[in-house]
Amino acid sequence: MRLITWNINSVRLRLNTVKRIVKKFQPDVLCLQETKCPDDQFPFKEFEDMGFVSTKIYGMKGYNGVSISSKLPITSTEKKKFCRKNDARHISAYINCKGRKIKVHNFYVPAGGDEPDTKVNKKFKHKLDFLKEAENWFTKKRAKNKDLIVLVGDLNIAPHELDVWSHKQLRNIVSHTQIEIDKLLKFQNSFKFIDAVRFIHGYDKKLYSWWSYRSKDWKKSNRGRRLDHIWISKKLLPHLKDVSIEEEIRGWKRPSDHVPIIVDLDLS
DNA sequence: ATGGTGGTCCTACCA
Repeated sequence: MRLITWNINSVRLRLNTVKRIVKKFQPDVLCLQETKCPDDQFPFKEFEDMGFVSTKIYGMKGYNGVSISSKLPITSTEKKKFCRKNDARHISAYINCKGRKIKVHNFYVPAGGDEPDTKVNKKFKHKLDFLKEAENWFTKKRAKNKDLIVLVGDLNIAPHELDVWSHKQLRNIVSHTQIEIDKLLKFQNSFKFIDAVRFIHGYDKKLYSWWSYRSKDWKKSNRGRRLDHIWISKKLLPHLKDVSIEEEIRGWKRPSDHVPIIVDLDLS
């Protein structure tokens, strides 16, 4: 099973790009974040034409929004609200693959604003509260849950030193502060998730999945961050075959500021 | 040096 996660930054604006990506990489499952599309305006027909028999969405007007599209049957869907908000930041689905049921969680974690101080910045507080709630949710699930789980999405945190272009210069910048990193790793550990990207590629090289729009030449300056993640439950580890970050897509025409990440799982 | 750019949707908000 091949799964792609991508912060598309508007599904309607980048329909042709997503078609190109699906054609090139042939994913079985596609998880999108920041679809920025109300549910009644989602381009279902175009996703069907790409070969996805099922597309489940949780969208809203203007911001946020997540979706899971699959060429394999989806049996059930859940949309969880965090922090008592209806802000379309999570959707999950069971996907049937070769007689196995895979649970896919797709997250769009709040970005958190600019000031890394919960007292003056309520967006930063929201981000930390969101992570805490996610941690608690998976802690409760851990004891009894036997699912094969893939958790993906734009988690808006670059947890390791080589997940940013300069650890020293970004340690007080939202997305790489110690308090966020601690919260993210606690969330990850709540279900003993494995960071599939680092498992495959190791911890000793810089890896980015996002480059700001606000630079003249993203490639030349290469000031990226690894904000997008693929985590797998321990039971899936024997099935993990490969992970790739498709950097070159940042250089395509009218790009998202994030690039797709691909994971290959052998479920035969 | 406190910008810069790019989304949605109409004026400001979000990243």
